[in-house]
Amino acid sequence: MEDLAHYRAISKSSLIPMRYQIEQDMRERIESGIWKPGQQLPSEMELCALYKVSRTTMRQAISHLVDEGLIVRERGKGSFIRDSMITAGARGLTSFSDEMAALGKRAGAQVLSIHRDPASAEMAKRLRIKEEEPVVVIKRVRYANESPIGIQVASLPSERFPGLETADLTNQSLYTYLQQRYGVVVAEAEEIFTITSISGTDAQLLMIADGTCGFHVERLTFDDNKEPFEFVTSLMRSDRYRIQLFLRAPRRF
Amino acid sequence: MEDLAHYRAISKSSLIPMRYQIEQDMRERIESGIWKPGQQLPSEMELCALYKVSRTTMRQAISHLVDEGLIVRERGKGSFIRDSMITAGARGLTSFSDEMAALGKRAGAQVLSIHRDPASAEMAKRLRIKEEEPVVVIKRVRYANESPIGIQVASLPSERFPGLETADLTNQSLYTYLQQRYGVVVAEAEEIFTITSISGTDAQLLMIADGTCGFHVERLTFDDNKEPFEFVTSLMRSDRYRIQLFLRAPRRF
DNA sequence: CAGTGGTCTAGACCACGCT
DNA sequence: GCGTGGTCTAGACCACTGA
Repeated sequence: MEDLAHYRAISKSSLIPMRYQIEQDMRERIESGIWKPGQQLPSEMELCALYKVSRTTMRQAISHLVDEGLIVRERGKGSFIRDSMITAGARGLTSFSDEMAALGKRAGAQVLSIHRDPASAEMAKRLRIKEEEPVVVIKRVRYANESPIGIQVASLPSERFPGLETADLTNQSLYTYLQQRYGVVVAEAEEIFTITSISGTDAQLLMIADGTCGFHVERLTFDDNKEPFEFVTSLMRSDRYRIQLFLRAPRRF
Repeated sequence: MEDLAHYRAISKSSLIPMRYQIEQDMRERIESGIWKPGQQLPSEMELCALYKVSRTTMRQAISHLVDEGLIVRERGKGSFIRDSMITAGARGLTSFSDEMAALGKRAGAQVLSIHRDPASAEMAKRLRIKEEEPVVVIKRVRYANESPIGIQVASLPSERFPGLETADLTNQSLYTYLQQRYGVVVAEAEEIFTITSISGTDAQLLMIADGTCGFHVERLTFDDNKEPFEFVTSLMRSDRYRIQLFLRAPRRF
C-alpha cells in the first residue's frame, strides 16, 4: 500500500502525453532497481488504477517497454521485468555518450579537428544539400574509461548549423549540443557495419598494431522531420567494441 | 472504387486477429508494388471503412508497419510508403534464407556434418539443459548465389528435437523444418557481432585468403515460450556480408 | 477551414495459465 | 473458476497541415 505513494504524479494537463509519462516512470523504476529483474509487475488493471488511466493507454505504455526489451508479457500469467539485461544498442538510437553510460563506462572525446569544407558530390547527396555547399567536419577520438575505442568523423551541413565549428565537444555529446543550440531532435538513423583494416595514423590514435581489423561504420542520422542532418564514418576497435542485437520475429500464424 | 474489390477479405471469425490479417495484407501491397514508395496511403478513416474495423484496430496494424520501417506517418499530412528501402535485418528476426530472399539472392547450404554430442558446461547453460545432455550439432556452409558467404554451427537440444540429426537441410531452412516437424515458433534472438581472423579449413571453405578478417556471430534463439532452443556461431565473409541497422530514437519531450 | 494523424476513454469478449 | 494478458469497438477531443 505504501508503495502507492511513490508512483509519479501523472498530470493529464501536461503537454506530454500520459502514455509517455507512464512509460518514463516505469523505465525509471526498472533502471533504478525499484522493480527488479524477473519480478512480476502489477496487473494491467492495477496499473490502470495506480496511474489513473484507461486500459488502452496503459497497454500502449507497456507495449513500448516490451518493444524496448525491458518487459516480457505472458498471457494468463502476468508481466515481468526481463531477467537478462539487454545491452545498449538494442534499445534503439542513442548517442555514444548514452551508450557508454548504459554500459557503466565514462565516455570521453578528444577533438582532433573541426573545420568547414565544401561538400563532395557523395556527401551532398546524402545530406540533401548542393555540391560544394560547406559542411562542418568534426573528427574526434572516442574514449571509454580513458582508453581509445574509436575514431569518428562527422559531417553536418554548415548552413543549418552556423557557428558549429566553434563548439567545444570535449565533454559534451554532439546531440545534446545540437538539441540545445539548434533545437534538433534526433529521430532515426541508418547504420552500415563492415570490416576494415586500420593502419597508419588511425592505428596510432587507437593504440593498436598497424593493420589490425576493426569495424567501419557509416551512419546517416535524421531529425524528426525526416531530414538527414549528419553523416558519420567511424572506425571502432574490435577488441573493445561489439555489436549486440535483440531481434523479435514478426508474429506468424 | 474498383480498387476496393482488391482488398483482401478480412475474416472476423478467423483465428488470426484482424490486426495481423490487415498488417499482412498491407505488407503484401507494399512488397508487391500495388502501393509504391513515396505514395500516400488512404487515410485512417478510409482504411477503417475498407477493412471494416475500428480505428483503434486499424491504427495498431499501421503502427506495426511503422515500427518495421515500411510506413512513415506525418500528422496533418498523411501516411506514406517509405521511399528508401530498408534493408533486410533491419526488419527483425528472419532466417538466413529469408534474409537472402529479401536481397534478391538464392540461399544455399552445404551440410558439412550433423551429429549428436554431449553439451559442454557453457552450451548447457545457454540452452538451459543439463551438462553432458546430448545436443545436435549442425555445421553448414552457407551460400548466396552459389558463392560461399559463411559457416554456421548450430547446436540444439537433442531431447527436444529427436531425430533431428537425420534431417536434410541442404535445400530447406532449419527454422521451417523445426516449425513443421516440431511445431517450434521462432520468436526472439540475441546476437553478438565481433571480428575474428579466419584461417585454416574455415578460410578454405569460404574461399578466402588465410588470416582474412570476418564477422564472428553468436546467436541465441528463443521460441514463443521464451525458451532458448538454438545456439549458433557463425563466421561470415566481410566482403560479402554486412550489417545494416535501422534505428529509431525513443521519443523525447 | 476541413482533413490528417495523436491521444484517450469505458466498456466488451476472448484465450490462456493456474489451482 | 478466476485472474492474466490479447483483441476489438464506437465514440471523443486535440494538434498539426495546407488550402
